[in-house]
Amino acid sequence: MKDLDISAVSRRTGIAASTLRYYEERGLIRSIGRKGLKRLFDPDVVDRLALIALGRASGFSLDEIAGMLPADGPAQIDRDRLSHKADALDRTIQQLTAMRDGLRHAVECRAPSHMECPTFQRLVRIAARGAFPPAPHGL
Amino acid sequence: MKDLDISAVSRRTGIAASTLRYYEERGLIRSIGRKGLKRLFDPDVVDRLALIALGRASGFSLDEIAGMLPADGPAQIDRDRLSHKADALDRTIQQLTAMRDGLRHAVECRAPSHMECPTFQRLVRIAARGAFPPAPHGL
DNA sequence: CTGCCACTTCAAGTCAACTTGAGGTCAAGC
DNA sequence: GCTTGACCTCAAGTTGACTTGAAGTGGCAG
Repeated sequence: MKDLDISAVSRRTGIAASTLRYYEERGLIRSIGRKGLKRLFDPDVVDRLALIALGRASGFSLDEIAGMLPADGPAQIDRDRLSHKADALDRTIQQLTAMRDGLRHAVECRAPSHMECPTFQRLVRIAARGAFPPAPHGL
Repeated sequence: MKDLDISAVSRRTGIAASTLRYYEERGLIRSIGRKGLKRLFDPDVVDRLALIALGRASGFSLDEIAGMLPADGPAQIDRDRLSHKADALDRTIQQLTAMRDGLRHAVECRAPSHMECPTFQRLVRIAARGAFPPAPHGL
């Protein structure tokens, strides 16, 4: 396969060119050369970017990802770190599940005010425990 | 119960005084008066803050929370919005669960490189699908 | 050969949710 | 009466992950 220019990588991954440049600057990916000014990427970079996406989606920061992805070649990912992150993810999932159930209950519940419903109170307590500092989590 | 000053609220909720001032400025809570310069809060503010924590933990922005918590009195929360957020939360949970399972598998798996393992590849595909734009999620 | 336009660099801007710092006020204890 | 220290205001700084803008370059279609 031929080397890819930045827009080809962008098209294949859906990642903006500016982001790819930023990732290169941060040491997450590297370009394999230039044609004039233009970066050329090895097609493997697409896999690497998928891995990076995986890391981001699992809650790693770019720095952490840079730390665990070796400079080159297929990823030799630190299993300990992975394991810890899986545990952390598990706790997040527990929290969010409680939250979701609570929200669903709040939708159903016909107590005059949510605060008077025991289930809702339980939910609020869960939130209050886990939630300082708070936890954004998009998707 | 007597009114609370800002440090009393801070102690009861674990929320920094600066954050409480910020929340007031943003219209999320209000102080019920002053003693000299010092804000006084109705003890109810503690419940309200728990509710705010719940909202944050469920992924609402402060603006959204301000929008759904009426200015005063017990929360009359929009059930539609709650329902949508529960759905969104559900999708997040699906993603994170897949992610967690994948991470755990990566820990176990003895394929020479993660990228050669079909399970890991599946995981990467899941991440790549859901992960643009990415999804930070602490806890 | 020429012009276009995708690419380049570098600095600065954005966003959310706070935190920090400087400088000021005031109730209470000594 | 004076100091102390918790509180106040307002502006600016922080963090992470990018995006945007201005100004420049160079490969390639015509």
